[in-house]
Amino acid sequence: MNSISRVFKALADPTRRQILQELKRSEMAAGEIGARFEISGPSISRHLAILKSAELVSDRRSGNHILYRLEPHNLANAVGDFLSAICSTQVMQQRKIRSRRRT
Amino acid sequence: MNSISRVFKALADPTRRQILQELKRSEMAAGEIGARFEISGPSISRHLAILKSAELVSDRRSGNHILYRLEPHNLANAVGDFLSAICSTQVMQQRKIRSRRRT
DNA sequence: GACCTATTTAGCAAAATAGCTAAATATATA
DNA sequence: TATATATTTAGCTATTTTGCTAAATAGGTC
Repeated sequence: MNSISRVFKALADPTRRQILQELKRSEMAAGEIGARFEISGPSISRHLAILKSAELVSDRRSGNHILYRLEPHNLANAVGDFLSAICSTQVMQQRKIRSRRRT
Repeated sequence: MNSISRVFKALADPTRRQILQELKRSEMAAGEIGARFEISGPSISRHLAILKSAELVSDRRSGNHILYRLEPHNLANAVGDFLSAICSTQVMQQRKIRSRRRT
């Protein structure tokens, strides 16, 4: 499976999208992430593995824990590239303008 | 299923992402789209229905044909909103700058 | 080394997805 | 109205995905 497919497959699951949200603020241990969801530890572990294989998160061991960190550039690049490949520059410009107005 | 879930589920399939690519240039009849893929007409029809329910395409009848059209604003808004919700403004800005340089 | 905690891997069941063919529907035309 | 074309719907099968529990692995501590 190629890179873009891995990214969009990873983003297709709502639990995984929410994991990315949780990681937005700071890196977190697998168990800490799991504690925020109803589903079992092993299930969270597999979601994390899928996000990692899509390179949307990275991990590092810290003592007894494994810390997961969001990789926002990879997310922004993969999704952003797809978006600009399909939506015309015009549409992308309009979006930027609208979101500036919103702010 | 909510709107954002429908969008990301729709984008998870490579055939559907390619259909969006094909529709980038102009609207096309279902059969014309199907002709560009190896898979059967009914399968293409279901992919189109999924894209439509995610509001990434719209359709209209024209005589004997049903023409499908890309809805780039909906795509850009759904995916763009998600991206800005997760990636910091910094990252988004860097992306814009990089893609300007590339151009 | 023995034990405790954190996490992943293995193996299984249920649900969702994507493909197919055949049949149904809708429009156009003779 | 009968027929032809375009597309969708129905019904089926194979594969993938997601969840679970139990077992394995890795590191920290007594």
